Amino acid sequence: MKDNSLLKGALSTLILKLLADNGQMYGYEIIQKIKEASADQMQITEGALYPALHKMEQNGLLKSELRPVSGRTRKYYALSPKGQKATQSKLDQLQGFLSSIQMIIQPKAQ
Amino acid sequence: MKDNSLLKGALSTLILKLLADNGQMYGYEIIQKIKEASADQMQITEGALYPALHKMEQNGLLKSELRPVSGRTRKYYALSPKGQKATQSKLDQLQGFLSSIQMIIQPKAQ
DNA sequence: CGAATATACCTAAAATTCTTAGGCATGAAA
DNA sequence: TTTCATGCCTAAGAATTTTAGGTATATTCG
Repeated sequence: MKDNSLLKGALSTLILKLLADNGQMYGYEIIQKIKEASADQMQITEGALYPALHKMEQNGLLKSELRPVSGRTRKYYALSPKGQKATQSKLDQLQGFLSSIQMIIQPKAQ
Repeated sequence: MKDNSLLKGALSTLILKLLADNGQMYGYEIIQKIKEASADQMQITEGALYPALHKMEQNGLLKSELRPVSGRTRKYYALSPKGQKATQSKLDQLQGFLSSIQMIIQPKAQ
């Protein structure tokens, strides 16, 4: 019974948005970025992120490139053309979803 | 590959909030309410809702009561004392989560 | 120097949650 | 009388996440 479970479903959209904003990022960096951007509220686990990245690459949304940086190897991801096209609609979808939730949980003014 | 999957994780919190606002509701009613409140954007399936209600009752968050209404039987749910206590913290959690997502997907002013 | 921590990738089993696709039954509407 | 709305339920499968590892190099601290 874990309660980080609120994250479910939004991860791939967050990845698309981060890559759209930052051009290219590697896995470890994405994890740090999300943690930092959420003021340590959201903690993505590696076991969730890496499979998500692999799947998105398989689906042609991302492309990757290995690059050795100071002794270690990083795998940089970037949006493919297909990924670029998909980003906006996925973002719109997520925004619509968030708005819907807000409409329900907002203290109603009655 | 379905994309209503954004819902994941938030359902139980929505249920708590709806019951907190409306006192008592039955399953079918909750489904309509969420659909209506979200302007038909969010469509909870029965296969998701009923097991969620059962689990929440098992966990002591809800109590239920069968009541026949004009020939058909409705199962009304309401918050238990434990459910009432849990509601606010779950809502805060969800709000924090939504804010975190917003911080990432909001067009950054740079 | 040696140990611990941070960086950086990965995987597999289990748990959780949701979709899909049914089943059953009554009341109202066509 | 047949269809649609109401109202409950379940089970198989899919998808995603948690948990809990594994491997390896670089840096930091005692």
